[in-house]
Amino acid sequence: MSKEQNTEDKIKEAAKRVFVSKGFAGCSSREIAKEAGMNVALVNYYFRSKNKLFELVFDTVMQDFLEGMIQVFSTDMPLEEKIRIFIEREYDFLMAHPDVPGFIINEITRQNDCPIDKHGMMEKIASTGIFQQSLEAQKRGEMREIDLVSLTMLIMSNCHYPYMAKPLMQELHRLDDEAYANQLILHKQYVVEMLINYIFNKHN
Amino acid sequence: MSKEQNTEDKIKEAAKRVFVSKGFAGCSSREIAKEAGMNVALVNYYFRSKNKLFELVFDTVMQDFLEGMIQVFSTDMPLEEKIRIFIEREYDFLMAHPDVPGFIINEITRQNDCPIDKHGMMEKIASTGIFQQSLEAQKRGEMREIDLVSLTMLIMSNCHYPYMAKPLMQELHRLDDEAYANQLILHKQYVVEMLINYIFNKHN
DNA sequence: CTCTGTTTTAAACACGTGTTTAAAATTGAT
DNA sequence: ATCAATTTTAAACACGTGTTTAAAACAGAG
Repeated sequence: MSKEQNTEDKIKEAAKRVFVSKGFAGCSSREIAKEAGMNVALVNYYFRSKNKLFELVFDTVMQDFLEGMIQVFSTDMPLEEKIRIFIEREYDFLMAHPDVPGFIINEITRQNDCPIDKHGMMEKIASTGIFQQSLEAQKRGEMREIDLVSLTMLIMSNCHYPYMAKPLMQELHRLDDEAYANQLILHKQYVVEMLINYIFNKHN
Repeated sequence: MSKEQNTEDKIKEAAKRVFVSKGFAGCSSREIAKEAGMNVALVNYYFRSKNKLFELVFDTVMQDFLEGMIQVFSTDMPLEEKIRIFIEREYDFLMAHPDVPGFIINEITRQNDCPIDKHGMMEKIASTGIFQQSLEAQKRGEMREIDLVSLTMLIMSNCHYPYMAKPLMQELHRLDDEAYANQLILHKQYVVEMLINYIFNKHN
């Protein structure tokens, strides 16, 4: 937390907090300004509109979100280790940023009229060679013959959902925040075990 | 689709469509009225406010959502069969109502200040004896020793997330609606296999 | 200090929101 | 057909929204 921070960045970070936790439709420009300790007009002085500011925030959130994946996939570990580490880092990341997946999914869903992949997500991930590595592992019989879309979906489901559904799960099982945090730590291990077992045909 | 339907129900169903797809904050009373082909004042004539109407809609959506679970769990199948059927029925339900999980999770998240379980979700599920049946299976060694919170979470993650994250996944893998629908059918089988294998210690 | 460009503010704008009001249209029983 | 109750409508209300304007506060250079 650098104390010396210019107005523009202060607004941008306040906007990130508010947008990510309440969504674009769930908050107002004035709320963002108040969160940043600024005037409403100042928000539009630096960023031309609520929409412009949002797109900026969304892009940086998406960036941060992809960055972690890329980093892990770019190493030269064996595939099994990569996936294990990936899941664990994803849980760590989400522990600090629990509502990022819901934010991304909701906001992509909201405007399903721009089907173009601005962020080149797949290119970035593909450029790590992770898919190629998977196909080779499958050819060598070390890995289950599962298509890569489902592979992605299996991993992301078991990482993202426990954080997205936190209030639902808490209500369902009557868990307070601390109990749920502990539950997540426990759950991570189940997820790693289950996914590794399934993807690599382990039996124990 | 009964053609003869009174105004109150027409509004309620229009509200359900709009609320579920856009969320409470993402739509206006006038939008709901227009969807129902009615005047704005009419929706407040039958339901006192947007909030009241929303709570009504939310409760019925939650009701429908729980109903399926209860039905499957209430049968006297063996546990493994119950879980298998449950997953398959969940996928079928979500095929018809893809944005229900996102709706429920988002709206529960939005108002995390009323922690009381109005719907008695857990009671209804527990009353089917599914948890008791699970514990017995664990004692007999037929089932992995996994706590029931994580068990719930594993199953729901792999059922809900693929529908919630549809636009993200479509953008990620460049799939059109038809391709994604086919992907989901395929994915369901992976999920059943993986979960059954893991929960019941199968190895193949 | 003075002057210029930048940053910040209060106020206003046009419009959309949820909600209410009062009048109109419709209905159904007498 | 008449009349009371119900249903529907158009209009208005007060307020919040995103955005803009114009003036004030500030900064740094001459």
